Amino acid sequence: MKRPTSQDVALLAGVSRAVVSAILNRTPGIRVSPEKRQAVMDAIAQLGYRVDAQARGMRTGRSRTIAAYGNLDNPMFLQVLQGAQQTCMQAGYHLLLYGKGGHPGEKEELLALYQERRIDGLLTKDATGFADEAFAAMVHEAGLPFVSVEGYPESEQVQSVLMDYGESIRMALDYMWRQTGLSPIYIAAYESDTVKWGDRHRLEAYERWMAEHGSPPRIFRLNVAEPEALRELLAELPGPAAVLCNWFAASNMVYRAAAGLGLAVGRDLFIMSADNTAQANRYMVPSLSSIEVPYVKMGAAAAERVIRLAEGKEPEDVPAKIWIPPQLAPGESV
Amino acid sequence: MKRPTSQDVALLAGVSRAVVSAILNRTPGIRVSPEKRQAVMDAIAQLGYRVDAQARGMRTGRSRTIAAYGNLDNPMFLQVLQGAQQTCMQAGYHLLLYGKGGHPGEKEELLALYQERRIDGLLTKDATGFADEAFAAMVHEAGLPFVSVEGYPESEQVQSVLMDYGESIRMALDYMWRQTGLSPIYIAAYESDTVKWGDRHRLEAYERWMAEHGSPPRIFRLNVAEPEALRELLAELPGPAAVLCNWFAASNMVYRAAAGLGLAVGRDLFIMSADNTAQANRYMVPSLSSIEVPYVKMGAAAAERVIRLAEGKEPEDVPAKIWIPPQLAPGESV
DNA sequence: CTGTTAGCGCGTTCAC
DNA sequence: GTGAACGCGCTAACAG
Repeated sequence: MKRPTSQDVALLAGVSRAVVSAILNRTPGIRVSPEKRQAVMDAIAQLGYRVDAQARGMRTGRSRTIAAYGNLDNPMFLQVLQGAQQTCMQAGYHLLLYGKGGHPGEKEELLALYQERRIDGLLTKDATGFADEAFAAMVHEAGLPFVSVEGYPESEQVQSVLMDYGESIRMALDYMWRQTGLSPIYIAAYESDTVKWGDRHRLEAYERWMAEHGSPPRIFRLNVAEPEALRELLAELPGPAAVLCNWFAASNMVYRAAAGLGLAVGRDLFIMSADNTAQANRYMVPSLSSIEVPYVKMGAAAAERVIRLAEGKEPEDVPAKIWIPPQLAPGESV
Repeated sequence: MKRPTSQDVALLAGVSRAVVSAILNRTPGIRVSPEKRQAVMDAIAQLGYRVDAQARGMRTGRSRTIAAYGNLDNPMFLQVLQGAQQTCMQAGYHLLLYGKGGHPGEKEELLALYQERRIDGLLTKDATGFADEAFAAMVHEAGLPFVSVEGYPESEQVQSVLMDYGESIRMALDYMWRQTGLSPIYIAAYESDTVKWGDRHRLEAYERWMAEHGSPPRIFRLNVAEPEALRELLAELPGPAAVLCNWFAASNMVYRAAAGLGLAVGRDLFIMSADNTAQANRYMVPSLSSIEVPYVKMGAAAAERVIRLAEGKEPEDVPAKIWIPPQLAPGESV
């Protein structure tokens, strides 16, 4: 038993293939009598007919497929994928998955997909503040619709979906203030020496908030490779104290140092993280309060934008940046 | 500037399209002179030609694409995807992603993809021990190559990639014994009342190990909704004690209970988890020793099998089950 | 042995 | 509402 084609449907319904196509695609400007339309629908149901996406794609030059590229080691990427996949399905698109593997020319190969698989758009999950203008230019040049999640925050040429990191810090500080009445110190963990986009905004927001509340800012830069420094810092703090960490890794180090010093988190020491990148906040003992980056929503927003771009439905004057607000995730640590 | 086609390549190289195709596909039985071959390769490079996957797929009836289906809320699925994506790329295949969304007929729609997008195979990440024979039968009936990760452990009709849960328990017990000289009690956390395949094997392995070591088994069933019970249990244990948990959730509850009782994990109480499903073991304070399920490898193995099946390269007599060994992941809790 | 010609696969689109 | 051309690569049959 062969796979049914539109020809089979047409024969069974007593019409031409063109009509089948027109009905399935709601081709504007076609007029089909209700009887014929019904006959076609019946034939489709009876035969279990499905259009061959490859044949359709060959004719139209599009594939109803978008590519997602990101780091498959990073659990955040999964959330982005979740949001993207949902919106894609709803729009009748399919998601092709590509993982960062560490090859140099890897990302450029995504462009080849544009030719080879006729992908209709590209969505990347980049590191916060990441920007590769050369790549973006190539993509633009090729005419491939492209949206980055968390990348290119300062490039107006590239579409991206971002979260307001400054706002996340204000939200965290307001929450800690309400809960404890303390002005938190700020611990910023870094893996490298350069201060990236997100951290710059977080730091500025912290400084501004402290200024507005008449407290002197207390900022502590923490090298993730040197956890001992933290022990000294915490030992000198007058308790009870409150600390806000820029990143889960810092919070985790604070938990360890607190354990070593016999400080009880949530009582002697209040901790909050400005993120939940390891997806482990709720498993910490006690659970870690934080601000969450709503990656599922960001993935959904990015996919939606990519699809609109692919379909040419996006007006020219829409802003290049889509901002998604941060979310408070209370735990037991504050 | 139009996208180059094989026609363009053929013209530039002074040959027919058939030759271009033969060279690209190493068609067996077709011999091309080195000069022509080189001319074609040059033309391809010069034009930046790429075959149109949709046109090729339409002709061959295949798409060099496989579908991955699983729960996008589950970080383990990401690891499976990572392994699958890598092997797919290496074999020249592409991965289409589908997330479990909760719709009833959802999985059956994957079969429609077989018709619509001509996918060459299907890979699912199922819950441990899961089996849906009706679905498997439909897939088999349709002739779609199918491999499950962690599902269908007892169905010889379905291909699956599994880990030996009994072995993971033995590995954990041996390790704890070496490190502490203690015979651990066993805490099994459950969300529902039925004991699933994996947990049955774990339990049996625990009982056998204890018998072999001449210790009476001490098994504690823990309802995840009633953490108080744990507190009583731990309070009565003669310290130092060792506990082996079937699942991360149980370990996490033990950490909490221990904190409440003032017991120091890693000193008064040794804990080990038979899994790392939340990917949070290393963030626990102290870090949680565990046995890991090598999901990346399992995803890779599954993809490899699917591709071999799709290409008809799999001999008939290969066993339906692929077993991947568990891995010890030492931490600070034992 | 090397290479060509012609037809096919299947849905879309445009002139009639 | 129809007929016929078209998109692009593959492959069987065939020719030099």
